[in-house]
Amino acid sequence: MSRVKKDSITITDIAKALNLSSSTVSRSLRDSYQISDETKQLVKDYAEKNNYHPNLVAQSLRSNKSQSIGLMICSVPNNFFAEVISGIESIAYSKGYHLIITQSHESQEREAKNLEHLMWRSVDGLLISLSSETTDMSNLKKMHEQGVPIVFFDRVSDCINTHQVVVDNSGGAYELTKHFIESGYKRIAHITSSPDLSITLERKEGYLKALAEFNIPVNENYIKYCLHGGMLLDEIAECVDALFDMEERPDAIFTASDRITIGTFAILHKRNIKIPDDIAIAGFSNFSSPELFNPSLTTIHQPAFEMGKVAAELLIELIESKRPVTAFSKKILPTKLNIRKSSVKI
Amino acid sequence: MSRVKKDSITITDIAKALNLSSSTVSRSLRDSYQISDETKQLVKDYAEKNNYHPNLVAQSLRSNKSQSIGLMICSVPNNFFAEVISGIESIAYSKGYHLIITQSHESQEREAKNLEHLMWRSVDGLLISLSSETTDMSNLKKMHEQGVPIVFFDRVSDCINTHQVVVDNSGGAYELTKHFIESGYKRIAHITSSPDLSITLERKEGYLKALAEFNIPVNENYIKYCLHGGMLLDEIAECVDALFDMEERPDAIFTASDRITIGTFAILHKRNIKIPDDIAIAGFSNFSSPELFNPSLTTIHQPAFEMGKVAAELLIELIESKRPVTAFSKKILPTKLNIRKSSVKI
DNA sequence: TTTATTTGCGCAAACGTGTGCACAAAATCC
DNA sequence: GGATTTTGTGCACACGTTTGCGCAAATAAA
Repeated sequence: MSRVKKDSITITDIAKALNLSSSTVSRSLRDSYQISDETKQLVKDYAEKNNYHPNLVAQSLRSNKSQSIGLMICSVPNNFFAEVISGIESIAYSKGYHLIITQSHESQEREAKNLEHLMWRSVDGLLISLSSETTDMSNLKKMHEQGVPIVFFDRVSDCINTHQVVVDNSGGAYELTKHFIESGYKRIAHITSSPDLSITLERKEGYLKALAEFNIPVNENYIKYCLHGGMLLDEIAECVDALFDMEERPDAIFTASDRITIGTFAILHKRNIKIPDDIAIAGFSNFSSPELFNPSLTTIHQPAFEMGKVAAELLIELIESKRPVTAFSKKILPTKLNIRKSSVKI
Repeated sequence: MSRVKKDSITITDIAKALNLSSSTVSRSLRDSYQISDETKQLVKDYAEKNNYHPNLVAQSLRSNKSQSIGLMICSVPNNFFAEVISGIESIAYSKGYHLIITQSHESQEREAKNLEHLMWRSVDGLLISLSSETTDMSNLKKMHEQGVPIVFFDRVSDCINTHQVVVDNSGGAYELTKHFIESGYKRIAHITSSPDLSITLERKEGYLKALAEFNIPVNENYIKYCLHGGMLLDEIAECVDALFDMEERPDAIFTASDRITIGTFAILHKRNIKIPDDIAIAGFSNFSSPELFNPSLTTIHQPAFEMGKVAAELLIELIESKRPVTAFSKKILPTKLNIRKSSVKI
């Protein structure tokens, strides 16, 4: 594409036109106290009239700030993350930041590469939900040490002392498990993500707490891990089949993520298993219309949009803070259990 | 955030360390023929060893290229667009471009503002699916005239002579309508997006073609438009209710987009209308598991990921082309009709 | 040996902004 | 009226790269 010469106007152009120096123009536009009101007005009027807008790239080079924030998630086509993105974008937009999106695809290697790219891009800050493979945080630490503010959300880590935005994973899991038990289910299986993830630990914790509370013994074989977070349906199918091959089959499944919930439901369908007669199912999901499923699906819904907003706000606050921030917060948003037919005995 | 001094190394640093000029270092790294092999190797080794990476912002300023592409869609949390994003990101990543995402929320005003921001960011190119409100293309034209390559996808326009990537909207709609007719439905309604959109026209075209082929008279009252593309459920509910208030009620509904399909299905559910006994429903949707619905949902599936890939490839080709491109193509990807229970009489 | 060519490198300017400093003119103070 | 402060502006450089041009040394041609 032969680029047509951009007809955008620069500070130097204004300076020439008004017979001023570029420094005076620059200072006028930034409302410097050193410049007389008349000159300021003159410059501003001319700028306005000629549709001047500062060259953001030049500003970035000069200031070492890019007015952009990086986002690292495992996958965009995912009900939960898509909503998070939307929340982040709404804040970023209103505060004048742009959003650069990268996907880790649950791969530590890809995540590391993306982080490198984002650093080279000199993003002003990073929002990250860790990939399910990630155990080595050295890249992230390095980035943080070099002064890039980071805010964790969803899948967090304590390896860096910074803000975290999560939902009450343990509470949500507890509530659902309790609901299962009170509905008469005793043998409750749990299909979840990689055991290293914070969300996995917390959700399992809530699950175990409910079991303990009702004196139901824990069967470790009832807990199945999808190391790739359910990216592949086969991975989930293996878990389901393993559960059904057990001598004492579970009578309910608590699924720990959007992908896994929808995937498990789909596999049960494919295997022609009656829900909730043969087995009940419910779990974390942000699908917009779980009431449309057959049977309607009980879900733990997360405030994903809100999570994106809060995370973005915290990050931008960090970026724009004049002094080093030392006190960090862990925001815990509530989940909502929506009981439907897939988890209630008829 | 007090920014710690970045410890990244620059060309000037290398020059000083090796007692060379920065121009020699720059040329060495870019493999210029003007530099001796020994010097090149020396520089490259040093750069490699000290983990040098060019400052992309400085390169952008110098070259007037930002290695980033802008994306404008109406909404991220949408099965179709989320997949498109993923496709775009995969290509962008592999070609060294970053993706800057903006949402129009089906608003012409917001779209225009976002376009401005993207221009100021000096994105190298733009991928756009128009908002349902957009009728004024002057911003877009201006952007294009200033030399920013643009590729349309999904919701396209002929106002600019450039590449377009779409699916066979007319064909998909025709196929589904024909399926309805062959399944015994005669009074087929159509709930669709804003009448100005390309996809609306094309899908309606396919619908009308099938009706004509089977000599079914067109009832204009059976065609309902959601001016905001179904962003709000109320908008869809109005359409559904209007259809049910008619003296001669339709016996099937063909819905024209993901949002509208899921929304209509949800409203029928809420109204306790039996599908497909009372009314059949099917339409465009990229939801991952329509077989889980009650009843399973007949859909026209679009190759969204593929569409993102193709659009991104075409755009990057435009961006990187040495000479002005004058021949533009309109890629038409196939749709896939998946017949399930929601559209078949029992 | 002299002239012409090639080879390898550095100087300096440019992209568009922002800012420390100098400096002249105006205003204020003794 | 002279000394001092205030006010307003411009010069010059920096951010990190890239590139046209010039120039000396090395090589080739005459």
